[in-house]
Amino acid sequence: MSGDHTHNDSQIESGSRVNDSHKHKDKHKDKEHRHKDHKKDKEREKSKYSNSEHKDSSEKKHRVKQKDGLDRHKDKEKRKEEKIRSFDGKPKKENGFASPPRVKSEPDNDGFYLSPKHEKSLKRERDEDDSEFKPKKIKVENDKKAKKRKPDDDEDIKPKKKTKDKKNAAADGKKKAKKEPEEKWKWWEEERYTDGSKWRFLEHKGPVFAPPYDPLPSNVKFYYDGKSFKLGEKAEEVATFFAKMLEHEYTTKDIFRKNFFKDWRKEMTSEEKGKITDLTKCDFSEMSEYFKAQSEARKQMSKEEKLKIKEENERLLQEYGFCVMDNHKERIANFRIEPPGLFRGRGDHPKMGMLKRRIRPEDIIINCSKDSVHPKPPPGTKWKEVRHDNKVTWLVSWTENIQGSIKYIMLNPSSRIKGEKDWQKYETARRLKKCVDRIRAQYREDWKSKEMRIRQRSLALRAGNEKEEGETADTVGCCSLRVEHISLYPEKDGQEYVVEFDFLGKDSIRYYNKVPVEKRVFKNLQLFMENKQPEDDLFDRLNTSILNKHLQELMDGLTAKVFRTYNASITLQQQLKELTSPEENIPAKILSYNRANRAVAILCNHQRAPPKTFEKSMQNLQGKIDAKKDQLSDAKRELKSAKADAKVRRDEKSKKAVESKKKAVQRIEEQLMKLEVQATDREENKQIALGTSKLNYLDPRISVAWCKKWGIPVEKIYNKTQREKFAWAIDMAEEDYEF
DNA sequence: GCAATCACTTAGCAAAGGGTCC
DNA sequence: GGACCCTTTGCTAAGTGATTGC
Repeated sequence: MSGDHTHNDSQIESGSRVNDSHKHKDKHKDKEHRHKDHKKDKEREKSKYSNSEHKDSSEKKHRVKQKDGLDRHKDKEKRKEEKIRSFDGKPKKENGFASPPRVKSEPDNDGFYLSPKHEKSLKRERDEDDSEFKPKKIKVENDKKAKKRKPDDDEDIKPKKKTKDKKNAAADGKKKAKKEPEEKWKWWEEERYTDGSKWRFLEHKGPVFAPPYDPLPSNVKFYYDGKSFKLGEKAEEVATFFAKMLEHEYTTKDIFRKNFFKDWRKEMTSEEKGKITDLTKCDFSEMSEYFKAQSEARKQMSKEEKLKIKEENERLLQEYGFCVMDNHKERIANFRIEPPGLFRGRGDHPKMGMLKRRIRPEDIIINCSKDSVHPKPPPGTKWKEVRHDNKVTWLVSWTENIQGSIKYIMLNPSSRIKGEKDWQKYETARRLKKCVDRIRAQYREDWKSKEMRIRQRSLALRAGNEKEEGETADTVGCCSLRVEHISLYPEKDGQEYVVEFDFLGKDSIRYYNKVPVEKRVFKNLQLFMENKQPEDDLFDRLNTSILNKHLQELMDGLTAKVFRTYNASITLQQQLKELTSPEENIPAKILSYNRANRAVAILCNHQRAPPKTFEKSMQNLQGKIDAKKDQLSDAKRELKSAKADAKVRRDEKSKKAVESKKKAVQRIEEQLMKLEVQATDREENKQIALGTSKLNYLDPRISVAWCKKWGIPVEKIYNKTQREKFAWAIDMAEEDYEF
């Protein structure tokens, strides 16, 4: 959790107080009532999606508008104007999507930024051919207009194989060129849609369904009360789900077992139901052994068999893993439908163990262009619906039976549609950077407000939506924080006004922290806790909707989430500046990078369970370090004797020997240093997950700029997938990029 | 005005992949 | 070439926030 309590200035007496404890009681009653109603609603089957006709006609209108060049022209003019305004002397580097133009930089005007809509219009026009809806053919990626990169950008950077210019291609030889004939499409150099539509043309093959149930061989038996019992196919399938999880802690939990048993019985025939009445009498061990043996056999497969499977997967990927969106072939993130199984909620989830049912074509809604070749349902089946909604990005959706929520098939993070959104997210966070001081000053003022509502929102800058009791695990965010989650200490560990937080956040990850705050914040919290029970909401006058509405007023596009992105990115940038020493070698610099990344992960509370093999792997590494140390002392000894030898002999040969021994020592020292750095890094990373912040919160341009500045190959920071996701940043960020 | 719904992002875990070492 | 171990990828749950509709 990244709150926004980074100040420590003067303490001001808290103002008058409004007693409104009765009101929050009302709120609670209300909650209960809502909860019941909602449950009923959920049980009703919804048939909302059938009015596609209406959508079609509105789409037609929309298209007509699109084809009209007028609007586009107006946009272009506006953009030109804005571009000129934004060039207040400083050239903007981020390909025209630089810091949104400010009216003026005085603090007073800080909130005065252009809306996201305006932001979009800052971009250049899309290619003419993009305004056509039919894909004439899949574009052979060959971006002639793409600006030429500086040669030094390209060195050492593998993904550039895809984007490399002809000169490089020639130098690299023809083999590779043959392998990767396509150039990567630089969508970030093209115009974005400004009308809220996400695409003009979308064609795909639909989802891949889970394979049908393959019954157990007759020798693998299920036992009830010590006797073998032949289950029917339906009950057997569900039993195998449990058997596969037998090793897992889940199956020992009461709720899990209870939920599983209840749902399992629903799948039984009346005979089975009559017989199987007690889960403790069920013996799944033979099934479990069978699956273990199967997975072992899979590992032992011959190369050829493995290759065959790999090829089959590749074929599926090629057929179903891509779609055509607006003339471009784009990778789909999850083209497989989630297979049936037992629901594994996180934390103390009340629904864990419930049966996640098999999804059939009749459950599937397809979204694609009207004029595309529609995906075909498996023979003898029908889709639930085929719609043509270009205001959304998903290709396939279905409703899941555990929570009744909708699941989607969407595009890969490397796609244009995801990349644009990601880029925009960081631009919003950068806008916040420019007015964060003003916003902070304002909410500090709000702490004095007479209105409880205003005081509360001023304290809470992180979201935390309401959740339904009994539907999910009990986790909270800022707005849903309860009295029991904080403790106030006028003095603790030598510090004044300490707030101790202890609660379960997203994914039931514990957040525990002691934060010294200003007196006024402290007093306010005391006030909010007055006359409340531990289970009452701390911020009873606040919810995410009120909070975000308020934030919107402070800055266009500002939501609680933006603070998280901003805090994370700004921290990375600061930490990198602080931690990177110019004289360090590359491994040491990378350690500094990881430490900066780690600071962010800690800030965002991105924890992980220490890997099971952690201790062992540390031991191994230590062993390597010890061996390297021995090797080093040997090498040093050898060098010493070589030097002595050279002193006596004074010939070329022995001089050379000294040189080569020197080099050996150097090499070993470097290797040792690398290992030691690795050990430090690993140790420090034991319980911290870097990936989440790297992937979701850190403006990649900061990292790319840092790499360029210090001559670090970008592959040392981002792996292949990450480079694909951040291709836009890798292409556009220069070494002097400032978040 | 507000709950419900929908769309989309963020999250950690576990299996798979693949490099290294013997 | 097989075991081992780290990294990557896939999976899907769990959030946020905007929109819808009563």
